[in-house]
Amino acid sequence: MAKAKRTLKWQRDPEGMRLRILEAAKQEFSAHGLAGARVDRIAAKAGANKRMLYYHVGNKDELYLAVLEGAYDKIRSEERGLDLEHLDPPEAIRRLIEFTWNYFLRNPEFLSLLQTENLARAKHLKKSTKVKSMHSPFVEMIRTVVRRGVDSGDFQVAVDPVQLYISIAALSFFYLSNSATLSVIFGRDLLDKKAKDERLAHMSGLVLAALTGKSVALFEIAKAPKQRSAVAQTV
Amino acid sequence: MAKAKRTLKWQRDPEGMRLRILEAAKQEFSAHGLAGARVDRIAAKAGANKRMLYYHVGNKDELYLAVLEGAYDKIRSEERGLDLEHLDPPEAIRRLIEFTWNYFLRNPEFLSLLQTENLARAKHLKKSTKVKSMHSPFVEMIRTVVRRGVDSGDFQVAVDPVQLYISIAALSFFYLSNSATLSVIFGRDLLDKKAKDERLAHMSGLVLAALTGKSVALFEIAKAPKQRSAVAQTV
DNA sequence: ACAGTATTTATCCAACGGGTTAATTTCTCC
DNA sequence: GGAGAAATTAACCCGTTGGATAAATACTGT
Repeated sequence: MAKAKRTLKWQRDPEGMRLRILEAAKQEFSAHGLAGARVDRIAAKAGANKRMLYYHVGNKDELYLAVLEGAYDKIRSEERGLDLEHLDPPEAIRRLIEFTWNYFLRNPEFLSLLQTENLARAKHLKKSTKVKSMHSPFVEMIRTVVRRGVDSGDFQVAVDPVQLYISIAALSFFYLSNSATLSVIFGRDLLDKKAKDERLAHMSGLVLAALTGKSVALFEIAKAPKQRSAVAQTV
Repeated sequence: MAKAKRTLKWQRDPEGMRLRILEAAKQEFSAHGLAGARVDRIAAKAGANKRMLYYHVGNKDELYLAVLEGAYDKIRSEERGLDLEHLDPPEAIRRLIEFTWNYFLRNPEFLSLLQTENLARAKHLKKSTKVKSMHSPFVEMIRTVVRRGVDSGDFQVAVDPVQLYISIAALSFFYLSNSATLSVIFGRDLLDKKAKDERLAHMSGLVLAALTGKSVALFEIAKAPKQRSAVAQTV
């Protein structure tokens, strides 16, 4: 009886609540964009009352920015966890490509959030001093790796690290963020296991071939039977 | 007087009206996304009454799909206008990259519309038999060019034309569609003249170096002074 | 045990937004 | 020149949505 009374109507858990709200908001914003997101749905998904969103985080825009900052914080954190500087240059680049690819695969909401924010021309991101100060360690990593690669003769040419960083991100990002329309256009599922494996091989092959001047193993799958096979295996 | 009476309140112009509606809708959807777009604003921008949208095109979703189909129709049409098959292989690829880059630059709404549609997981595009039947001539063009390049020895390796098509699109698309957030992150304007020139040079260099095995002129800008210059010119 | 504060619930509402209804005006063709 | 069809306008409808208010409940320190 006294115990029954102890089974209270609700418990307090401010930190937990805040986290559940942000997680729910991340789902909602990535699934529906900023304008399409519904505050009520976020509350429901978080198992919270709508008032809680405003109490713990803020209005819709502040909620969105908090989610965005959290997303950048997470990827930067994982990036820092990698140590690629000391690998031999081609291997470092390969690992970088694989990390980028796999991170995007594991975190599709990150892609959606970036798309949404870019549709808004980074209006919100510009206001975030927090994100502006979160530099990716990869640019400096690429800079030193490329320099080493050129010096050792592994790489045939130097390249602007920012350009290379963007290109590596682009090859994965576009394929995944636009897989829905591309799958319709090409009439084949770009996200099935085989397609994904081929994509990773293609990207690694492309970038490493450009840097080293030698076509890389994975890139050559298509090479063997010269007339058709890989060349014709498409569409 | 009789003339004054002839200055009517409005004229009829069904085709013109339809075009103005679609143009206004394209602006609105690309600027605000599907959920963010406002039917009233489209009407205002088209200089029309809201009822006209429903009369000439349909409801918001149908309006959106019509815009999307128009966008695909336009790019396919321009693509067909190109004749790259007969150029020597490296030149054909270079022209393809330049066309893609310039088309995206000239038609930023196309990028926004694709982003929006992908956020919706191509829900609307899947319903469009029209778009599904609009195949890009570029895939076949790439297929034959790559084959010729391999045979002639210009290219060191065959490659899946769909993968290459996606990669070429990706390098331009991501840079432009994400330029807002990237510009904030890197603290520099990725859309100024110099940055755009460098980007095009980088993309051409990357892809052609990968295919030919030789670092291409434009890609080598960075090469000359081996220690710093291009490598350090960044960020 | 109780006062004060932090957290949560239960309602409410004014503005907005997509869509509709019905009346009005212009055009066409006989 | 007028009847019928096509195009356009004006006004309204009504569910949704972000946000606000106020009351209730749980926790904390004393």
